[in-house]
Amino acid sequence: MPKAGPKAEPKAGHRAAVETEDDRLLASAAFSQPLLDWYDQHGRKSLPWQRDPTPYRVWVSEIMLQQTQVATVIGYFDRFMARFASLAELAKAPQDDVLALWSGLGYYARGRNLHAAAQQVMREYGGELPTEREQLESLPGIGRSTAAAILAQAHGAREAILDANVKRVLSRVYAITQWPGQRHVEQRLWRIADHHTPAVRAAHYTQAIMDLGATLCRARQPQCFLCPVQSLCRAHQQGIAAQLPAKKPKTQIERRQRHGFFVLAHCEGQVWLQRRGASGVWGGLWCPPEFDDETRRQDWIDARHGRMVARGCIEHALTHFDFFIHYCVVDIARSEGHGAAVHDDTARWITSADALRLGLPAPIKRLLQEISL
DNA sequence: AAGGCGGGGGG
DNA sequence: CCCCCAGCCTT
Repeated sequence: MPKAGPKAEPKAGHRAAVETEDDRLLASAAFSQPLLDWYDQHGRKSLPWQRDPTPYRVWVSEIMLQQTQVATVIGYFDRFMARFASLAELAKAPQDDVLALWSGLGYYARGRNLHAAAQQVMREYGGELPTEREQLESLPGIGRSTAAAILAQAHGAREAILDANVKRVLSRVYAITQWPGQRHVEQRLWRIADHHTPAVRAAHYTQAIMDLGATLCRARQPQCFLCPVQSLCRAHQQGIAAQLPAKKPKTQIERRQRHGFFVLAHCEGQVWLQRRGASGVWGGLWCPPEFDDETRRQDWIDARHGRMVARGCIEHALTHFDFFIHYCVVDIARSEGHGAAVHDDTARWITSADALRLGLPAPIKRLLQEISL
C-alpha cells in the first residue's frame, strides 16, 4: 500500500523544525460555525428522539444507533417507547419483553445491557440517569462516546463525541491518513473533536457533525460539492476524501461455515422453543432445539416418536461465518417428553404468533412466519 | 459480495 | 492493554 501520502507541509516558512500537532489545528469556530449554519438549514431536527429529548429517550436511541442506521432504528425506537415509556418501566420488565422488541435489530447484548443498566440506575441512582460522564460510562453498554452523546443531546453539555460519523468527518478535514484504530490516532481524533466542540449550541453541533457524516461526508461517494466545510477540508484539497478514513489493515480471516441442525417440533398448533445460553450466537434468545449434527437431532426426534413432515435449509450470514440453518418440521405428541415443562423460563410450547413476541433471531423469526405451523 | 458500524470481553 | 466480534442493512 502506498503510504507515502504528502506529509503536512508547513504553510508558513518560519515554522519550528518539528511542527507540533496543535500548530495544525484549525480555529475552533472556523469549523463549528459553518457546520451549525448548515445544520440550521439542512440538519435533521424531527427524528423521534429529538422531539422530547429526555436523557432516557436519548440513551435508548444512542444504544440502538450503535451499529445501526437511523432509518432502521426509527421503527424499533417508536415500538420500544410505546412499550417502555420510562426508565422505570424498562427496569421492571422481563428481559424477554426487551429482547422481543430488539428482535431483528441485532447485537442483542445491547438490549441485555440496556435492560441491566436500567435496573442498575434504579438501584444506584434512584431512577435518574447520572449526569457525570464517568458514572454514565460505568453503566453496561455506555462507553465514552455514548455517554458524551447523552450529555450533549439531553443536557446541552459541551461534550465531544467520536462515533464513526465524526471519525470520518475529522479524518477527512484533517487529512489523517493513518488508521483510526491505532491508539495515538484515536487519541488525536478525540483532541480534535474536543477542540471543535463549542460551548454554546453543543447539542446542535453534536447532531450537526453526525448528520454531516451520515448524509454528505459519507463513507462512499462523499458529496463534497455540497459540503459546508469543503474549503477547510484538507482531504478534499488533496483529492483523497473518498479514501479516508484509512481502513483497518486486513488481517484476512478466512470466512468459515457453520452448520446447525434444528427441530421445529410441532404439536396442536404450537412449536417447542428453548432459550439459548447467554454466550454464543443469539445469546438469551429463543430458538428451536439445535444440534451439532444430524445424528444427534435424529436421536432427539426418535426418543419422542416424532414424525418428520418437512425439511429444508436456509443460509444466514454472520460476521465471521455463514450459518447454514438445517431445519426439519416434526409432529410430536405433547405427551412425548415435554408435558411437565409446558411453560417456564427456559423452554415452552408456544404458538407462532406468540413466539413473535419473544426475542427471536431474525432468520428463526422468518422461518416461523413462513412455515406458520 | 463486501463494507459499515461502538462497546464489551477475552487473550 | 490490544484485538476481535455470536448481526443487521446498504451498495
